[in-house]
Amino acid sequence: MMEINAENVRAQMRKGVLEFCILSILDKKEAYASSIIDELKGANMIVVEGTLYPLLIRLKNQGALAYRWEESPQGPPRKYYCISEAGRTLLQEMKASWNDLVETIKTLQQ
Amino acid sequence: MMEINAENVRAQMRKGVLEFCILSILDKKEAYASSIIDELKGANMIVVEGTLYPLLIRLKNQGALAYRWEESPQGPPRKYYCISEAGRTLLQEMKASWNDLVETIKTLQQ
DNA sequence: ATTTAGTACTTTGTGATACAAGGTACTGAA
DNA sequence: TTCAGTACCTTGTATCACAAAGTACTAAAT
Repeated sequence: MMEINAENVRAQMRKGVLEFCILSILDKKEAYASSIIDELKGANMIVVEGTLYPLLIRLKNQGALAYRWEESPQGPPRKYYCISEAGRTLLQEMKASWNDLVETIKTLQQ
Repeated sequence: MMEINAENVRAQMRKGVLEFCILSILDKKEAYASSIIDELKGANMIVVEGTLYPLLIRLKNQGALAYRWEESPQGPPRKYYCISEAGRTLLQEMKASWNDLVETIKTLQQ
């Protein structure tokens, strides 16, 4: 069984909000996987490649994202993802759900 | 593959914060499973028995909770859980993690 | 006395998520 | 031509929450 400690607590809480974070990032500007990882890392939210790639593919397959290839100034081409209209709708739902959850937890603390 | 919709969005976000919610509830006063479910339901956070019971047992096995049996005025005896010192420590960690996550997501929105 | 309804606790099987680890492939410099 | 750096992708595993079904106790109705 999994031991409960501070690291795992953080890890568990991250689950389920990752898609929300990705869509939030792509709502501001298009980006490719490595740059998304960097932005998340900068926001103190570690995510690894093996998590992000399948997630991006999932969101793309469901129509929330689109992508285009672009040559890199150095190295292999990059797959730039951008949010779609469906993605923006989904993001709004996620924001509402997130705000609800934050309120719910605030309530439970009292 | 899982379809993404408002219901699933909420369901996914709930994952990983359930333990936090349970400990928060038990930090206020001891309670038995059905009463915890009712309190969560009242806070707009639906949880079913098959989720809660294993979770309580998990927290108990790791020393975060203790329990005692108590006769019910009607029906079978109830298993009242209460939080332990280790549980309170864990809860403080969870609160910190939660607040971090809320801040992180706030940052990503900007 | 027996059945039934209500309450409460428990277990098993399944699907989804994130991660660890390893793999493929393109580019440019040594 | 080999190597380092960058970037994308896949496979296997552990965990979590849920659905569904099961066990057991109590009290009221038959």
